[in-house]
Parts: sequence; structure tokens; C-alpha cells
Amino acid sequence: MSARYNINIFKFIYISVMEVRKVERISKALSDPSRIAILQQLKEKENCLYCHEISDFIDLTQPSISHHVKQLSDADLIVVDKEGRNVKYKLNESVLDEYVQFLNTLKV
Amino acid sequence: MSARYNINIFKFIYISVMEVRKVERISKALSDPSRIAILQQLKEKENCLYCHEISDFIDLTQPSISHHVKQLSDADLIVVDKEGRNVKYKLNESVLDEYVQFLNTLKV
DNA sequence: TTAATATATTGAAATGTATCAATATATTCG
DNA sequence: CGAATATATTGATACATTTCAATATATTAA
Repeated sequence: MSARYNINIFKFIYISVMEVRKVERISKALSDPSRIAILQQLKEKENCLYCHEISDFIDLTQPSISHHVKQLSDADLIVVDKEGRNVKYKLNESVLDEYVQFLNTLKV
Repeated sequence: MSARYNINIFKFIYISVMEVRKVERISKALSDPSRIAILQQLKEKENCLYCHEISDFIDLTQPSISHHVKQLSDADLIVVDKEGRNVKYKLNESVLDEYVQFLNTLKV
């Protein structure tokens, strides 16, 4: 059995299921206006948003913003990348895709 | 200006945006294991689930189940159809599609 | 190494959600 | 009509989330 053959098998497994617990966590992360705004701004900024930029469009204190960013990264919806003392984020597109795929399985 | 022309204009408006408040409500509805189970069972039952069937797979009291179903219908994720003293549900596929469409707009 | 800056954590108050028991409403059946 | 059945609403309690002020940690700059 070739390595190439194995890769296809694993791809099949990877795309097939998303645990309910994960769906729950992602849905919860998406159920807040500040967190939706962060994801939308991430897209505006061509998928590279710095932490300190968030206070420009969300009127909350620094700890509150930190809390919201954590919900998004705990749900794996964003990828966190530390650059010195700054932190930048990008969308975790594959997780969003898996979530969408799960939603589509709900259709008959 | 013909009526036919107007229809096309409105169609364009309908598919273009989903309000953040609506995204929030749908996400919240999807962030609970009981409500996810209801949607999954709805699919199993070929998109026709009766209210009284829900207690077969969710171990909660009748008022709690009623509360969860209300979250789903308030979010417009299910369509409620009264049949005498029974109530049956089906998925509101177009709302789910709009939600998925919104999620896809988050990608660069 | 000390001061300044960026982000994270903690603890508390306010608000929201899930759950149940009790009760109300609506529909059917005798 | 009155009893039985299906679902909804109400009110209370427990639990979770949002928010902030205060404080901690980590990194850079002086």
C-alpha cells in the first residue's frame, strides 16, 4: 500500500465529521456582535488584524476585547501569531469550512 | 417600469445581506447540544419531526424542550406547523443557506 | 536594568440562559 | 360539556457570560 493511497484515506476521515461539542463552541463564538465585528474587520484587513487595532472599531476596555479574542481562538476560528509584544490574527479558514460543511449536513 | 422588473430588484436585495443581529440569533440557537440534536434528528426524520418525538432523544422536561424549540423558531431555523393539537417542524433551509452565505463572506 | 508598551489574567457585579415545577391554553374525544 | 392530551407560559433557581477595574506578565526601548 502506497503512502499516496493513505493520504486519500485520511483526507476522507478529516472532512467527514465535526464533533457536536466543537460546533457548539464555534456557534457560541459567533453569537456576539463584537466577535462578529472582529471577524468582519479581519476580512477588511485582508486577513491580518493586529490586536491593538480592535479598539478602533469596538468600544470596550482592553480586558473585554482580550476576552472576546480568546473566545474566537478557543473556538479555533482565528490563528494567533505573536510578533514581539504585538499579536496579530488571521482567520482559520479550514475550521470555518468544516463548520459550514457541518451545517450543510443538516439539510435533507 | 414593469412589475417583473421590480421582482428582480428585490431578489437582489434579499440575497445580499444578513443583519448581524440575525447572525447572532442563529449562532446562539446553534450553540446548544439539545438544539443541535433536534436539527440532526429533523434530518434523520426526512425533515418532518413532531414535537412529542423530541423527548425520545432528549432527556429534559417538556417545558425545557419547548424552550429549545422556541429558540430555533425565533431564529427562523425551523418552520412550525400546527396539526390539530400536535406540532410538527421542518428545517428552514433558506435561512440556513443565508447563514452559510454570511459565513462565506468572512473569507478573504 | 528600569521605564514604557502590549496583552493576559483575576475577581466582582450585572445580565442572560437553562432548567424545573406548577399552571395555562388549545384541541380532540367521549 | 367534561376529561384527556399536547404544547406553551410563568416564576424561581442555578449556572454561564459580559463587562470592568485592578493587577500580572512579557517584550522592547532608553
